Amino acid sequence: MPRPSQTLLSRAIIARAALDLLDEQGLEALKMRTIADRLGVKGASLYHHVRSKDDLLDAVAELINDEIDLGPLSDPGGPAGIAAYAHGYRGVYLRYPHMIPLVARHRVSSVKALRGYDALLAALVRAGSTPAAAAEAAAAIDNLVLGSALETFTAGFTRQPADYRPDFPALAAALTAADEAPGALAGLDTRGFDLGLRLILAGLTPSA
Amino acid sequence: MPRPSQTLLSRAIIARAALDLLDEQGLEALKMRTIADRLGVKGASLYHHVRSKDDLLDAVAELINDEIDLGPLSDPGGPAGIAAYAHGYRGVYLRYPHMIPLVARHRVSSVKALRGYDALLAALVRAGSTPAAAAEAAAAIDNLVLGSALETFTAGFTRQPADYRPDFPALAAALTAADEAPGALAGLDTRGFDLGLRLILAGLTPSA
DNA sequence: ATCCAAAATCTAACCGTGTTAGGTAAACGG
DNA sequence: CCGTTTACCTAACACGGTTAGATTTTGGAT
Repeated sequence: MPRPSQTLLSRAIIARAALDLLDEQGLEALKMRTIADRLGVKGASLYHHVRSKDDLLDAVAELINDEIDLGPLSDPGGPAGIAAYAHGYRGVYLRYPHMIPLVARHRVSSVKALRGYDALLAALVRAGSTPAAAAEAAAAIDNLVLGSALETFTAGFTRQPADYRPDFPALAAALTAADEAPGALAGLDTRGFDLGLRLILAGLTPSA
Repeated sequence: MPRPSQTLLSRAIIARAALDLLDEQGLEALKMRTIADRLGVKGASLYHHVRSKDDLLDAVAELINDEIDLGPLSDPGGPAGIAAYAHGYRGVYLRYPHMIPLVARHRVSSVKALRGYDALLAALVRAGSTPAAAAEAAAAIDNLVLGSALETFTAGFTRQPADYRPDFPALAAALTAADEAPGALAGLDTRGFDLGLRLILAGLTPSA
């Protein structure tokens, strides 16, 4: 079956299929032949549209980054808008936990990313920062968001809070106090993120 | 050359060699056979001391995490101690840029990590937080540190600041204002991290 | 002392997965 | 209508993680 009457593949189609597979089965399942299978095609054919697997992974990462909503930075704007943007940013990564190793591979310098930084910096300046201060604040916010997306503080705590008591008393006390719904550790990650974000934003405009 | 008179390998020895290689040549160069070469041994022999390459990478990650100095959390203690700890933590990862994809693979729940969290939480409580507030603050600090270590905000900005002007004016202004040494973007990452850290720590104890 | 099981290394090879080479037929521009 | 390009295929390579099985030394038990 050479050159089909109607073209079956494209970079975008392949990237989408890869993202679906990644989402369903994780990074280990993401093999070129498997992606091809899903598209009713043989593995080697993908290379007419994608330079390498690495290149494909870049396309997938871009697909995800495109889901980040820059709207809140300009729409309502202000500190509340910045906070909304940051939460949305984080939320996108939380929806694609399998992406984490991908994102960490190398920094993306796509146009989308630049537009995001530009919007964030503009929002910070509009909120009262000098450009120099805004640069530092943007770096801090970016760090916080990415760290929060990549690591989920509580993931390392698999035992019941009380079980940490003998060896790690402060940890046991903090975890016990933190999760009102016992055994859930529910919103600690989110609350921690939100705390950090609010403190940074509040610290920018030294009160009113 | 079967079973040498004096044993050549051990998990620790292999992990150290792997870390050295990683440090010098990066993650792509980290092949089992290459590590073995360095130790004067054949690749297959490593599997008597290490379950898999993944297992070996865990050992390497642990080696690096062991370099994090928990001292400042108890020694001087207080907010200054916490800040010193956070800077040291970040510094370790900055020293091993090749480790980033490794760390992002999966959360470590080693004893060392637990001790770190315990010490951090204890320091926060000693600095005046309630246990519940300390839990959230620790999450925020952890996010900030990891994010800062993994991403280097400025890495995506490869052009000269002024070159961003037409399309990304706020970005151009911020970068221009931020780097006093033109073209260096020198300490922006560090200053942003430090800003975030200071704001979080200052916000914990609502002034005096 | 002697012997036997276990341990540490080797050689050889397997296997999966990314990738390339080269074929074939449909599409498209002239 | 013809030639070139395109988009797929089949076949196969290459490389890297991993396993099997042989070999020899160690070390403990008899």
